[in-house]
Amino acid sequence: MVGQVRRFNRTVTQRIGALSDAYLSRDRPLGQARLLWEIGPEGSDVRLLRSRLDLDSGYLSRLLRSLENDGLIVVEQSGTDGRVRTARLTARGLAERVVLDRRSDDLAASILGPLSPRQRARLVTSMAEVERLLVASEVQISACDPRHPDARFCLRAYFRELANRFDGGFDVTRSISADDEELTLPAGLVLVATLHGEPVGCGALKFHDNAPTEIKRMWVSPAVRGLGLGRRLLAALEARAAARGIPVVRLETNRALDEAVGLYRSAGYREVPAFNDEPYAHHWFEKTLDQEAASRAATEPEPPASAASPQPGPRIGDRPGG
Amino acid sequence: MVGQVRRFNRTVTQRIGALSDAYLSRDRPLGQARLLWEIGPEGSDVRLLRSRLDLDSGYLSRLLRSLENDGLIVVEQSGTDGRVRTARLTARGLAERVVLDRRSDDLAASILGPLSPRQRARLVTSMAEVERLLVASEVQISACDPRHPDARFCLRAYFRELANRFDGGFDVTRSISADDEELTLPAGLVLVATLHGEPVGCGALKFHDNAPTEIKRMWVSPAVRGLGLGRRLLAALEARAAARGIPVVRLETNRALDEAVGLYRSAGYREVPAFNDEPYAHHWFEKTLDQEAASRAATEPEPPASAASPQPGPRIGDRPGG
DNA sequence: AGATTTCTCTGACTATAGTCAGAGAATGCA
DNA sequence: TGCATTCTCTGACTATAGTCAGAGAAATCT
Repeated sequence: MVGQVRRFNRTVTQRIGALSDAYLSRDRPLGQARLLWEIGPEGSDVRLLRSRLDLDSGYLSRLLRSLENDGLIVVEQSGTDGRVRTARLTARGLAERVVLDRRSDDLAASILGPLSPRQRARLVTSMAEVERLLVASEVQISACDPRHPDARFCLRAYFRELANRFDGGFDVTRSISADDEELTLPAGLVLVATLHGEPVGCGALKFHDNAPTEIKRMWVSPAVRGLGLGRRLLAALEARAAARGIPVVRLETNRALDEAVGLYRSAGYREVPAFNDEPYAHHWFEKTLDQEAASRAATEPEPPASAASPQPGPRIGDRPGG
Repeated sequence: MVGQVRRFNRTVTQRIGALSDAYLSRDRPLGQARLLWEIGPEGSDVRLLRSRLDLDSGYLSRLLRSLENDGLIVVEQSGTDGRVRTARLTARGLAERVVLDRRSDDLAASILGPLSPRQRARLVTSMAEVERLLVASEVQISACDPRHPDARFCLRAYFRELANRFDGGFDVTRSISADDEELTLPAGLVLVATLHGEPVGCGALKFHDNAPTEIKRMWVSPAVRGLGLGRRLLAALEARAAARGIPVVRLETNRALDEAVGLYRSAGYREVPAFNDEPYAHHWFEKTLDQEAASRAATEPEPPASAASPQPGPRIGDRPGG
């Protein structure tokens, strides 16, 4: 299996990697071309560019200067915050970007060109599958304080979605509580899934002294559904619970969340009578954790207490400077 | 379709390209790491390295020097040709290469790691498919003099295979002739398929003044079978014939070559009574060329007489020097 | 209000990749 | 035998990518 992945890496970096660099950097250095592309037709804050391309601030500044000198972009003050600057394409910059666009198309066409129609269809299908799964493998799950912006983002999106999908909407205050305190160790915890630093999903545990641990706040961003992330989050939560020696977890959910209900069933949860009076719930589930299996299956193992697990970091920001 | 290929390019070059560079160039520059890898445990002639990695001779020389100074390789005279030098890994070089190997494995594992077993299986399957088709799309077909080393290589391999597969072997001199003269314009032509500069298949046309054109010497290297190359070669030959206004092509083949027989049938050839006395043939096929369809389907269009088609080049060689 | 942080920029570097011209030895060809 | 070619190497370059330290202005925190 590893062998096939390695062969793939080799073939693809040679064929795609080298070629796409060559295509893009025809009349300007690759770094500039990438930057020009990333700025996009709408323009982009410099700080965003720095984080998205992961560039040194000095280096980026110089790149911007050279594009500016070539008359491809203008860099100007951004709206409210006087420190932030925005890069925007000029007409010439837009034209250059169109050229890059054409080249990307050409590169793609040069790959499809020699193939028969049937081969093309198969290639495109397989590419979509590989891409999907590569993206899935890039999602990272880590523990996160519920007050962290990433967690906040997910929870807000979660409540918004419940409000949209439940008959008669959703009001957090009427639901059984799971506030920041209750989702912070030692009372509980939140896991956040991030993709390229952006939060794309969450799940939480709420521990009880004399009752099974509750699973709360399971949410996956619509942008990444179908990647198996829900299952992964659930497994990660179970692993965290199992690592604490917790034998049983349970949860309740609403019938409107049919994909969640399906997930719980297929993940080995069995429906049980209502164990609480959550007004928004129609189904109550429970699962007995197999300590061994949970830790084996965990792709995000419980870190040892000493080693801090990687926290979702700030998505933008230069290094601290004088 | 182009859009999916582009998305794939983007995802994959980011995930694989950047990562594999980062993994490989941990304690030494990427160029050196690539070279160290390419030299391989058996050692390798410098000229081969130059052609395989497509490096400037001066640059390569310097890279070799730095690896040599680090005690990772020795560069010594190669066997017979006093000009050629061979690079060979030392014990330390081999150890370094093992480290690179481990890193490649780690990279692959880091991709598979976060996925569920089912996802892994699907990813690997799709990767194999993408890789296969990318390789297929890298094969180039071009006209080639039958005396060119590439053509010679293919024809020799072709005869050797016939000798192995035919009941009672194969002797060219007993077979109907298709010698160099007869496969050189205007009497005929040879197409050679190359992959990364290496010949991997061939096919030929033998024109007749008052009879249908014959297709001869169809061969695909075992290393690239299953990539649809036979079909592509056949289509390219038909396109060349059609471009000359030839209405009908025909060919004969041996029953031992079952995949070829299948190809001809599925490519629209119909079996006809023996039109010659080829002693090694069991099947005779004929196809009426649809001028329009042939030129539409041709992925290797007949070049205009003025523009030279790309010829298979010498696989090794520095630029001409003083 | 004062201290701290954030954001961008400049100056001064280094490393890596790559190019070009030509020299010298070995080989192949007429 | 002589001439062209092949192969490798050195010297002298250039370009690109990237790092590091610090400065100045704006925003934020206390």
